[in-house]
Amino acid sequence: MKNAQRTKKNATVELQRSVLERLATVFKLLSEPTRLAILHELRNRSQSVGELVATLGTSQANVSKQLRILFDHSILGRKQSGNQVFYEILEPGVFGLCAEVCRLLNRRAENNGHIQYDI
Amino acid sequence: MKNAQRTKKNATVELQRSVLERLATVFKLLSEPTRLAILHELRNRSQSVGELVATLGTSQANVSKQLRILFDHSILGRKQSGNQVFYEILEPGVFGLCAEVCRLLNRRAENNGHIQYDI
DNA sequence: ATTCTAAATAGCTAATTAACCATATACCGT
DNA sequence: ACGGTATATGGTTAATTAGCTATTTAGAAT
Repeated sequence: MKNAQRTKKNATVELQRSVLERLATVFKLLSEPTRLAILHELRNRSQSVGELVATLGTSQANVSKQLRILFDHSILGRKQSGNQVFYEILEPGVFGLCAEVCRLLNRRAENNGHIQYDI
Repeated sequence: MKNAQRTKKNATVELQRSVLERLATVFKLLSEPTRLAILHELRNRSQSVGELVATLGTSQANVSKQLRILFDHSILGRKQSGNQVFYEILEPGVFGLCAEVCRLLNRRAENNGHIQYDI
């Protein structure tokens, strides 16, 4: 309700909805294994599209497409260098989110099995 | 790589993939505004399907379906009480995730505008 | 200019899914 | 049993999208 209070009356539901949509958008960005793999690959160093294609097990076109999605949402930045394009992490916060999901899954695994997640 | 080291050789890529898929599954659960709205509603108290239908702006069938998805993934628990079914949060960790996304969006908003998110 | 390489895009298909309507199931009160 | 209410499910539609192949764009080197 804190948000709603900052807005004009009767906009409560709509505001919340738009906030929920923004949240959902971020979660959606991270809801594909290939995109998570890209982020994981770029965590320690920026890489060219070609390097990513070599590492991930999918086509150059697909890597390019997923990179674009992450770039369009400002999760990644790009730097052209001659023939190639290097992508880098612009929003390290995504790793905090991944870590938190890992913790959630691990808490759960403790109750059942024992596999530990760690991205 | 820490995971891979705990497994037998040559299972590196597959393991990582399966971990990424589990992560992605959690993110996907939270990537729909309606499901986020349900979680938000249930945060402070468990509610019946009917109550949720009255609050959220969507059909009973849809609410029921989304509840089932969250229930199947053990995010929610259900308790039958006579005619009605009450759902409750089983995995409060989701709110930590939402809060972290809010912080991420707020950090971003500081650089541009000023709207503050708070779920 | 032409060729080679890197990356992006267009067009396509198959799969997923949110939301709807209609119906079924299940519990309650009478 | 029967009607009423609460929830779940079946079936459909429309929209989204990951991944593919083929093509295009653009820079580098000869």
